[in-house]
Amino acid sequence: MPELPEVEVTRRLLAPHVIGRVIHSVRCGPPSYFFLTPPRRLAAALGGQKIVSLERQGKYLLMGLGDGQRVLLHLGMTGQLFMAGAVSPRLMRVADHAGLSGSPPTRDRHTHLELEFEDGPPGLRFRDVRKFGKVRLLAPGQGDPRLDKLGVDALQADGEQLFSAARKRSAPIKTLLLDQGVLAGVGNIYADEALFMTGIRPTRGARRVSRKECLLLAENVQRVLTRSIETGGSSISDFVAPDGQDGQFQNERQVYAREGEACGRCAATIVRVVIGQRSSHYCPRCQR
DNA sequence: CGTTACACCTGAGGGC
DNA sequence: TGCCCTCAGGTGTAAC
Repeated sequence: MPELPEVEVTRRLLAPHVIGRVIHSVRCGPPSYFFLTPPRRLAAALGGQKIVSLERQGKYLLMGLGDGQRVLLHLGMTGQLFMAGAVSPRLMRVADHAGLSGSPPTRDRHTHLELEFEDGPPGLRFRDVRKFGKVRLLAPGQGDPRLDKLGVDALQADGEQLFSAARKRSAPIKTLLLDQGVLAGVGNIYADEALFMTGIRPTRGARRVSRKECLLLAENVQRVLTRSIETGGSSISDFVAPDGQDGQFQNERQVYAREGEACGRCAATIVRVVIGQRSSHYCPRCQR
């Protein structure tokens, strides 16, 4: 579900609600694919800690704790981080399922992490239906191979650097954009949208993209991500911002999940192809 | 090293 | 209604 804009919107909305607060109690779901650090160890380490920072690297969030430990978080495809009790029609549905409204509360099997604070509600919740999300505790000074592999943050996409990466690749340009080691934060929606804005067909081999096009592409990656952050991200199926508001960027999509619809620029029919096992959408007339 | 297929997990929606 | 299929915003790993 979440790409860089959704993660950044989550970070910005969450930060004022959690930074400076002290964790009073922790409830974790059972051990699963989701927990890189075993839940019992995680719960023990978080209790009594103050949250001092919340940063983003690509699609990862890093929560800094008072004693120098950090919590690495990834939302995967269906992860939702939010303050308990946030209100919106959409979140009410989540809350109903999650047992966060009404009484007595029924435990939601998809909420894997619940933090309560010493100064009272609202607590922080991490819900993730598919469990592709991740949580890992990092000791003070400890790094993580996932973070080490990340390329430049996509909000700082650099055209020259993109071009030099593209020269070495025979894979489609779309695959290059999705490579987190090249540009950290771009996912399926924004790769398609940036390629549309630049007039490049996602299937084109990366090494057939000119320097000039790479410069433009990097600019458009920044532009589309920035615009999406401004509109609160994309809420296509289940992204809910921590304040309970839906993002609005899905209303500005030009190609993603618009197969069969008319291109907004030339009225040709948007097509869908599969690249690297991911759906890709483009306008066959505007994109070459 | 680069590329590709597949696995991980759950739910929604379409066709019959 | 039930069943079976495909699809979903991601990423780690194995094999060529």
